[in-house]
Amino acid sequence: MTRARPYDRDKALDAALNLFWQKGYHATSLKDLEAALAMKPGSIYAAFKSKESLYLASLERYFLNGRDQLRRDMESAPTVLAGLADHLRGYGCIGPTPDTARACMIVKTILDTTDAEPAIRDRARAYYDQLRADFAAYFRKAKEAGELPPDADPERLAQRFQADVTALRIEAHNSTDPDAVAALAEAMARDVERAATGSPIA
Amino acid sequence: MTRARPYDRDKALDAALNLFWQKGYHATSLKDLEAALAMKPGSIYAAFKSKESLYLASLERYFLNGRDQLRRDMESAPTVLAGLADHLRGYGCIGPTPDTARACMIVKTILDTTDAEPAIRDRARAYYDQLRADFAAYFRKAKEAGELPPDADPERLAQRFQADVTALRIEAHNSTDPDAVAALAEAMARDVERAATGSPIA
DNA sequence: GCTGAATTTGAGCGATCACTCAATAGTGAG
DNA sequence: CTCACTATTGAGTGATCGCTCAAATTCAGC
Repeated sequence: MTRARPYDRDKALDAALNLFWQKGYHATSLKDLEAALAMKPGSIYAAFKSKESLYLASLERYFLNGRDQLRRDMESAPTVLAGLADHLRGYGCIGPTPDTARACMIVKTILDTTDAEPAIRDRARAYYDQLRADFAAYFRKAKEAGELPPDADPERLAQRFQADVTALRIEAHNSTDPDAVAALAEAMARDVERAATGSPIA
Repeated sequence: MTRARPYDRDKALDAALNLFWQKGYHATSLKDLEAALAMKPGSIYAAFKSKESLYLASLERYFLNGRDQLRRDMESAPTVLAGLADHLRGYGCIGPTPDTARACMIVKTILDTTDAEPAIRDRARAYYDQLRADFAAYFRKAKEAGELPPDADPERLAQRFQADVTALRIEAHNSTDPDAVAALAEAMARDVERAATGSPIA
């Protein structure tokens, strides 16, 4: 009864995600999307209702991807703190994939969204808060594992960690000097490790 | 010979600056600017050539304002490091003026500009680099004054300081909890003070 | 006043915006 | 193979985009 879909929804979403991530919501036109998704306007609207909906779907995909990446990083880490520190270092080395050399799409979204697009702005903020909550959960876990001193405040450590990630990724976005970015990442990573039991930081 | 200008160029630029800062380059339309500057399109183009030119003029004004603010902060500081630390604290307290509770316009510009607007992007990057150079100069001054240990690297301290400012201002932009922002600012300020002679940080 | 040059005006330009829908193409069921 | 049905098409919608320019307005010198 139902006709097979000649387009791949995941591929289309990936293409939209990349375009939106690079150019931002306002600077991306339907023409751009038509080219990137290889779909005609009618198909785009049939599949994703509106430009705003498509952006929200892309942002969700980005958020889930990032979350998965963090989880993978943490699973393979010897300790919680080491995992978080290495996660930072990961943003410091600009490899062949340009993904790491781009500022966080959630932050970009928050910065160029106003009250005119409340749905997008609120979703981006929710993702941002969720990410911070995830960081806080890891710091709590580290504290319970004895990696952090008893007086450590996981919420504040998470806030600082998120600030570092945000700033580092913007630096990676900007910088023409990979060594400088790596050095910044290393300094931030050391700060996380220094928060470990025995070293005051907060 | 020349007719007196019925419009105040500084006021107009301030209005443009505020609008662009809030909404960003792409999301700000000529209609918006007409309303904000109380000028008709023809006047705007006579005074400022194009939307892009107006944005560049606004960005320059923003940069110079920020630079002056930093200089004022540093002049009234007992020591260089204390001045820099207090400068950070300044971004932490969200007062009646919403200016401090907004992300840096230079960073916002860098993040939502692509190769499609090379002039704006390059200027924003130049201002960003210049600001970092100013920070580095202050750290160098601190080192010469003996506030920093002899092995301190002013360039890297400046890079980290700028990252902190960027992240802090984004946090101030986002957060609904002023106390959390103040706490983050305080933590960053303490890090600067901890860089002083006798305390390792980098 | 008057005149002439400089400034301001705002209707309107072509282009592009996000988006729609009647027509077309392609599929599974019989 | 044919038909019923749905996914896809792309020319075209009104609105808005950044921007222009001939006409109206405003002032300095006389």
